[in-house]
Amino acid sequence: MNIAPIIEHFSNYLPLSDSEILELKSKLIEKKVKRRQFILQEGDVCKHYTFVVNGCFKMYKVDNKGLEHNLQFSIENGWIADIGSFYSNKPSELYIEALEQSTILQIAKPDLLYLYSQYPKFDRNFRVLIENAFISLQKRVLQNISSTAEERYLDFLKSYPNLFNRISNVQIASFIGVTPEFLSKIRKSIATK
Amino acid sequence: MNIAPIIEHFSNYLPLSDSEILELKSKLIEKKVKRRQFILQEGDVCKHYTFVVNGCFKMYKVDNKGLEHNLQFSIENGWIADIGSFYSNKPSELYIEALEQSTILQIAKPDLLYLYSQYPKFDRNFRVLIENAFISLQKRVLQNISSTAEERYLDFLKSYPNLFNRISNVQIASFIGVTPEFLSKIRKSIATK
DNA sequence: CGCGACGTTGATTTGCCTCAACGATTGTGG
DNA sequence: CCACAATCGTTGAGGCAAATCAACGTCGCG
Repeated sequence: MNIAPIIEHFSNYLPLSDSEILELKSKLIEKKVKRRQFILQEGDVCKHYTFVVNGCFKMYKVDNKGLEHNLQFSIENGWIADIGSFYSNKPSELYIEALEQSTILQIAKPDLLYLYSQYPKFDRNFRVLIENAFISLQKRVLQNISSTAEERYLDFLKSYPNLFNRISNVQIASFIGVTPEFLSKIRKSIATK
Repeated sequence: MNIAPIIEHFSNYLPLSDSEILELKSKLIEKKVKRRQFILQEGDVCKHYTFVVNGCFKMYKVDNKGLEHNLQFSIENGWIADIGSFYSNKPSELYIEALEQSTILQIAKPDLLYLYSQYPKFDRNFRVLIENAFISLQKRVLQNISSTAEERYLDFLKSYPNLFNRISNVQIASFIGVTPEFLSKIRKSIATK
């Protein structure tokens, strides 16, 4: 099991000591996931925090018309989980699906709670992680209520330079909240400028 | 200075010990704020985490047309800050303004960092606080990209039962991302059902 | 090879905005 | 305490952004 990426990841925050690394390693579960495979489905309780070693995931909701709405993407060195379901133990309304062949490292809830209780550094690091995610999400909310679809698309390209050329425009449309047809028209309009 | 509300607030998470309460108390700044007064303005760095003892605040962005877009409300026992600006020390793009005569307790950034470093419980409690805020924000993003304005309005009434009758419909419209005129038409349409 | 996902285009419809106007309410200064 | 201004909530006419529906060629993959 290659845990170097996650150790490297934490070194961007408060780096882990040798004993913390050992404890963390003993809690990690490595998995290989194929394209289109789910690591969370609607109705299931989200039981793991997932770190993406390589590959790409989307987390989305299916509305009552059967349409998908992408809430989040995660690629290398990113995290993904329905933390509402994770902490409440309630069934999730979300799906997490691999967009590419991927390798992940998962921590089960009891193990994460154990790490929190024994090593305050994990409280700290996960606080900072989620603060950063929160800040990004606030920007997205502001954009949704104040920008046009074209502005949101251009901002997506700027915000996810390593992602936009790896996923289909259908996925991008679902993330920024427009139909694929309309995104195609936006792209045409931008190209002819 | 009445710090009972904030102590009571933390008791919903990991309750503070006597020494933690004393330390926290020594860091808190109490302020009275009048209606329409700002505790953060665009261009300023957000230097405090603010706990609302009583009253009501809105945090919003002003776009390039001069229109306000409400990102967040906070009332009694809630927190409010531009945490992006707070941690990065960069000028904020947001305003935080009192909608009512209010009383607040503020913690300056160096003092919060000190509490984090000395008492892991604050790392823990603020992690849980922001996790909850993050979960709410995720729901809002999903709604913005998948629901009609009427659905967002009805959900706002359900999600903020103690708030909607305290603020004007202009403020609600700005929060859910529609014009006040259109919200008025939504309300009429709901009433005639 | 054949099927399904993708990207695109066009015609039509609709949700929401813009602008303008109005009375009712609230707030404020003299 | 009154007069006036400002904000609010509402209504209507018209316009635009984006959705819907349908169709078609392309491509990758099983």
